[in-house]
Amino acid sequence: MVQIPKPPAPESLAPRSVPTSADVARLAGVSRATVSYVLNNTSAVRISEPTRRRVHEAAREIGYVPHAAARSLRAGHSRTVLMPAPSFPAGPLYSRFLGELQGALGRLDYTVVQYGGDGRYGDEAARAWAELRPVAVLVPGAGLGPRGVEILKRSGVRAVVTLGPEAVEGAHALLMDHEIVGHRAVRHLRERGHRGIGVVVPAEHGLEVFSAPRLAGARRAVRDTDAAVTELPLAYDEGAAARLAARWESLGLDAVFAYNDEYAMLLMRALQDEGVRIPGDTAVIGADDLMLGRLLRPRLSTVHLELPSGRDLAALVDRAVHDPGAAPERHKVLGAAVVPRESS
Amino acid sequence: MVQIPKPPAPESLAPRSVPTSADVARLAGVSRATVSYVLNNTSAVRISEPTRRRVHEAAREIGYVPHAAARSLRAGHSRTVLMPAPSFPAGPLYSRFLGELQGALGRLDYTVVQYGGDGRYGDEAARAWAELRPVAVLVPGAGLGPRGVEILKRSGVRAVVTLGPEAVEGAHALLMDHEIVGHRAVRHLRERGHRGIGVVVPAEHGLEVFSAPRLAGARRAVRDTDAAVTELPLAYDEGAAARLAARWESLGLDAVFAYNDEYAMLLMRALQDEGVRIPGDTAVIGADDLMLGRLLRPRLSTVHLELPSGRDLAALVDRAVHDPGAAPERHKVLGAAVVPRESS
DNA sequence: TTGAAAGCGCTACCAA
DNA sequence: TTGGTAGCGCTTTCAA
Repeated sequence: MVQIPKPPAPESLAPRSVPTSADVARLAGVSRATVSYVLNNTSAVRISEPTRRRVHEAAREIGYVPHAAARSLRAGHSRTVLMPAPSFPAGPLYSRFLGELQGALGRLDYTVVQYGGDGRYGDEAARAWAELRPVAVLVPGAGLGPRGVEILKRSGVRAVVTLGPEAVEGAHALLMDHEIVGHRAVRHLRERGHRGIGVVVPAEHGLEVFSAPRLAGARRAVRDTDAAVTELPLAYDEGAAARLAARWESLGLDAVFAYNDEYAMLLMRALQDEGVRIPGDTAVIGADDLMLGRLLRPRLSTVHLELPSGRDLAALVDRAVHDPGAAPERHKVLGAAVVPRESS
Repeated sequence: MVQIPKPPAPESLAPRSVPTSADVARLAGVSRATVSYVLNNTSAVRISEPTRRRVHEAAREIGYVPHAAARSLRAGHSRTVLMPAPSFPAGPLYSRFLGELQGALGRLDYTVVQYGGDGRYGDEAARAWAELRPVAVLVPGAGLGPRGVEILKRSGVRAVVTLGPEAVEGAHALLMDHEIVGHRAVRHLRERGHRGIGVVVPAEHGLEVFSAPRLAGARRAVRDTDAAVTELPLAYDEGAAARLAARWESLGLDAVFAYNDEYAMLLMRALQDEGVRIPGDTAVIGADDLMLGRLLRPRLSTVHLELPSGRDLAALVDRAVHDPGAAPERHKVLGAAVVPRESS
């Protein structure tokens, strides 16, 4: 770092330093204030047309781009909505939801930023998010506690919204309790007369957020009935599926809820290869209503999920930002309906 | 959604304003400088243990979180790596790559941020990214031109890397030319003796980045041979697939490269329903080597893709950041190998 | 209609 | 070992 009197340009090929509004002002022959007025279309001040033109011209010429950090530092707030990257692998459902949400927030003039999953968790993660001083934080899944919410709010975040299984003290919540998914699936199987019901639980990490509630819902669906649920851990690979299928008969099951359509496809294939007839010997139902279920033979029964619309969430965020003092909203937003097809 | 009529709290419980390092200093009875030294573990300065303790104590007590914008404004640079959200729907391959990359960059102490796809394109998008003054920008797909690169660099971005079909003037490039995918697939079909080769081109938008080069590669694979390629537009739904299958015989094709495994599954099902035997009447090959291909019957031949490792890209970014003047690197990073199974 | 200047929160230079 | 303070780029009074 150079100190003392500014030597002209010691660096021979000095990378022309980043242009600031002062540079624009100098080139246009006006003050920095005027530059700011012009570039922000400040309505409280009227600037003559020739001056306007000169400023715009100058800005374009030197390739001026405003410095968001400086701006929001001065303003005391930003329009950034931060979403931590989800801890689960994002499927097509989530991707579509996210796209919708970004579009809707964009239209409300917010900037959506997904914060990359570095290794941080819990309060430490919350602190990292808070450093960016976003105006709102949307947290998918679990992983944010009341202390995290407190950290964020103390750092000026005006709206904290969780999208997950349960509400967190102090934060708005879009409750997406997948318990209902398991419940619907297994209730359907039970209504079809099945009694020995397997429930696939993925061995992969990060999926517990969904698999645990789905299993719980399955359990609830057989409570006080003569049906019973058997938990079936399963890794997402052919070998594991084959091993499970090999001991299928010994399990004495006549139906299975396979966590989702992809695991259902995996298991169905392994069962069929093993000579188990579907739905004759064993009924199968998946979840998520992916396209692939329709393409299987027999066609896969599934549970269709209704996610919240991105627009609605965007509206909630906007409302919360405008009135941070309001009581946290709680909305159950996960719809689940069985789509019976041929496999059950 | 319930609209609550403005709850009591007007300004009664004033939101305790966001604590700054000055507040920490005041509470600890030291100067702001000392606070900064302590919290950043500045090695050039030695602070007594009791003072350290007091500062940490005070920071914890008032819930102090540093202000990233102020910090990077002062420092003159940030450690933020910005990635625009991809314009195509992210599949499992891309998700895994992204996760790896974020982990690797995180370990190098960068903060990865995915910039939400608002409606901006081209230079306008580049300008929006530049406002955040990231230290590096990684752009997936096409959509960044030489002017965009120039805008970013002028705004102090030290490394611009594109991940896409072609290199852009001034930026590093991880060349992922999907041309090779189409070429490998169709060469395989040709080697198996097929002459009338269909190539599925998704009707969905956003996929052109991949589908166009894949088609081009297919065309190249039949150049100067007696085989011919027929372009087959196809939307990702059952109806469209059924209609295509219905006129299959009239097309006179004996093989098809179905863009990827998902479209292959869709088409294969429609063909089978139409009585077309696979691979007897028509051979089918997909791409991406998804799990589902292994679960189909006949098992789906596919083209396995080798994406760059997130670690390697992270290393490239780090190198480029340290030496922004270096000549742009160009790396062909897309490996493609046919995995022959039963469908071809 | 335009300009001078204060100050957002932070770090690093200098002096004490 | 610690404190005073300038200044990063920007917006916004207040004066001229």
